[in-house]
Amino acid sequence: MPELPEVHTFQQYFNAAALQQQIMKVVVHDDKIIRNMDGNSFADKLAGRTFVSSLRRGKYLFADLDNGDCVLLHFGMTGDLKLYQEEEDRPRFERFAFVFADDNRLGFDDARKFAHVHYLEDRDGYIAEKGLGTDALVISEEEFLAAMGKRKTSIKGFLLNQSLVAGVGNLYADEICYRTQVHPASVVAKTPKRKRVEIYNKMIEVLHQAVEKAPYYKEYPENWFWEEWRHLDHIAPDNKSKVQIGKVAGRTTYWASPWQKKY
DNA sequence: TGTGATGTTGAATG
DNA sequence: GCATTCAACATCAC
Repeated sequence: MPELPEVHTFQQYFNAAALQQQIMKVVVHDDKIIRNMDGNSFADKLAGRTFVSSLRRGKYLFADLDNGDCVLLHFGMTGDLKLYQEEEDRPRFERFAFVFADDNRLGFDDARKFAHVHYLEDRDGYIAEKGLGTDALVISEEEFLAAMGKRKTSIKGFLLNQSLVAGVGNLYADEICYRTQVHPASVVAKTPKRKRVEIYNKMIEVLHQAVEKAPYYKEYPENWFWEEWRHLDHIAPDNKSKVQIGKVAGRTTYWASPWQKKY
């Protein structure tokens, strides 16, 4: 679900909905996704606080509080935010909601409960401990290539590894491989440097283009990136390579070979 | 109605 | 100890 561009959208939504709003209370229906304390403790910690800023790193969104602590929001596969007032507008799978002083509520909706929410006193410590990599929109070419190193994993496995580069998920990874004509199962160490640089450049390009359009993943715009080609009946630009489906790095993957060359 | 899902993680293996 | 793979997680939507 939400990959870097989609989390960017959530960040914008969060900023507009929650910054400078005092939290009167937090309503918790199901604290399964609150990973480092129970729902009551979470609610107690937040009552009276105000969100003052936010920081996104990869797919992780850190919401900073006026006391220096922060709330980490990770949307898992089905996470979503919704601002509302009337009970009838409450999202169906809301797990908890921040209730603000102006009576607005920001609900965290998550059907599959794969989301992760933490109350953190030390954001940088958390990032370091978890080993979260540099954000994919911030990482330099030099660092990107160094992270690739002599790895024996696949290109796709590399792109999906959040401790190496943070932010690329299953769909954008396929898009990057398609655009660079690199088979997603190519071994990193066997992929020529020229191609690695291209992968870096296309990653930045794809993510930038996506972020600009602020995608909402439950309602993508028409012709959104992969929608044009990520179908089994599509033929690649070489007029002969059919798009096929399989598993790469444990994830459902689409590619067209030999249009996308395997190294 | 059985299957698959845009993510992370911890265990197992090399 | 590190790199890598893969099942498990929980539940919905098609």
